[in-house]
Amino acid sequence: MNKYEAISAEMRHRIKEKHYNPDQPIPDEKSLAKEFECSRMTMKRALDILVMEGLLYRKRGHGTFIVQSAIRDSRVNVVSNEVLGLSRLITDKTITSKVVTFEVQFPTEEVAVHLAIDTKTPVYYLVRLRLVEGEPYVLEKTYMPTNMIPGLNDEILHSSIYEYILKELELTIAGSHRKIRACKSDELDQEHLECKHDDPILEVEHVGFLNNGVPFEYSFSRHRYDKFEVTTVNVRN
Amino acid sequence: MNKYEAISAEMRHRIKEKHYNPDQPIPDEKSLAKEFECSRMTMKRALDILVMEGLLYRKRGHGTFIVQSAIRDSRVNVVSNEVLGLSRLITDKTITSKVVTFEVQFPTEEVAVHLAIDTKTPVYYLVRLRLVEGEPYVLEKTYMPTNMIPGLNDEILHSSIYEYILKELELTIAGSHRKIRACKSDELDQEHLECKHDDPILEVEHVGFLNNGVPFEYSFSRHRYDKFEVTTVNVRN
DNA sequence: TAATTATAGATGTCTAGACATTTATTAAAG
DNA sequence: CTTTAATAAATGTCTAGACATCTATAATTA
Repeated sequence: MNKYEAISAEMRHRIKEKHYNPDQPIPDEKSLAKEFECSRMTMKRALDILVMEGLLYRKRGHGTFIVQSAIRDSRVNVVSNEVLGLSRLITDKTITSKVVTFEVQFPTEEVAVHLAIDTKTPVYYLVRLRLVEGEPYVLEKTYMPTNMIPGLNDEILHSSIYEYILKELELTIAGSHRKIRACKSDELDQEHLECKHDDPILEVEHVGFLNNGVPFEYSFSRHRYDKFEVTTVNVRN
Repeated sequence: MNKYEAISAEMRHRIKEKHYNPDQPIPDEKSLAKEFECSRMTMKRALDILVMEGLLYRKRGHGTFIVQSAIRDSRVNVVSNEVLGLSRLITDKTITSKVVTFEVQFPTEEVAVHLAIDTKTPVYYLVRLRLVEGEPYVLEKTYMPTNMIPGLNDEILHSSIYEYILKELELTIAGSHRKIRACKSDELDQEHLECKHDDPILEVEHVGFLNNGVPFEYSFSRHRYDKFEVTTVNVRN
């Protein structure tokens, strides 16, 4: 772990454990840099992360402060600035998967474009229903080039594909693009998500990239509207 | 404008205008730093911005590359990592506003908590319908403490509140938190957005902060599901 | 007393360079 | 010819410090 990440983690812990008085600025960058035995640049970079997370804010010429609501509010918050899969986002509840469809096919033009392949490169087409504590939660339709993710099998599909990609294939995920929209439910949604035909759906279109810039996953997650929301935190510098 | 912002803007321009061969890495950081007469750190910071925007990606030990799809796709893309109001996001179309409600009231507990005030501090309650090229687009319900945004009048409501805050009050907006969800339409939506009663709504709950960390705006934007989507770009470092 | 002006202290930007880590290529060894 | 090892080149991290900019406070002046 890098120095700035380690310092960031320690500071996050201190703030959440109310080590610092929430009404006062936290110690200035120079003092903290001295305490952590690093340069001020590195200290700033560590604090940058916490500012991004919405835990701190800065007043130029004055100091760095704790965002009160961030420590008051202890709800689980799924921040969209996350690249991980569902089973990493929710760790305190039981997540199960039901594989609805698992086949290999040639991609449509749309899918091929998003995966930066041609329509002759076969892809996995995968539909999974994810359940949290046995309750249907989200229906995921995923397209992945077969040559990039070899050895996908039934057992993996029932747990976490992301774990498999990271640990077994040792690929690193570089980032993702998401589009979030509301839409009407179709028959597949109604059947698996157990929703009524006039229930809306929160759809997240998602392209995942490896750190070589190549897209490896194109998916549509269709969420029950009463069980999911996306949070984004935006900070100007 | 800061040096890294200026360099970033120039590089963005070059990339979009295909100044660099898309199949090759762009020049290395050291060379670019020399060309722009800055340090490598500043050059890196400038490129960081473009990586965040999804325009570039990096391969450690190899180079920095252009994301092909980013220059191919010329669609207007509303990235959620934006703090600005609607009238700054869409500049090539005519945006009009219809003020549905404009009154001063005492906030509910929920509104007070989000604005970090007590329930005895009066707030503006404002409902505006925003139309793009005359078509109803989004219904915005906004709460703002009256003491923070003095002098709000009918004329401002018909144009852009953000313009007023930035230019007249000379406040700087530091950031925002958003929650995005799907929900059913209510009668107010149906009346103003001209949608059917089973049309879903994309709701964005939004808290805007000034750079002193104080929230100044708490709003709910209810979008027609067929006219709006939110994009987020996430990059691991 | 009120308004203005210095001043201290905090964050923001920028530099020049050292060293670490990763990757592709080249050279050497088998 | 294939495998392994060295090398060059690129990005990533980190430093120590200079200077810029902003804020609140204190000192000064009208």
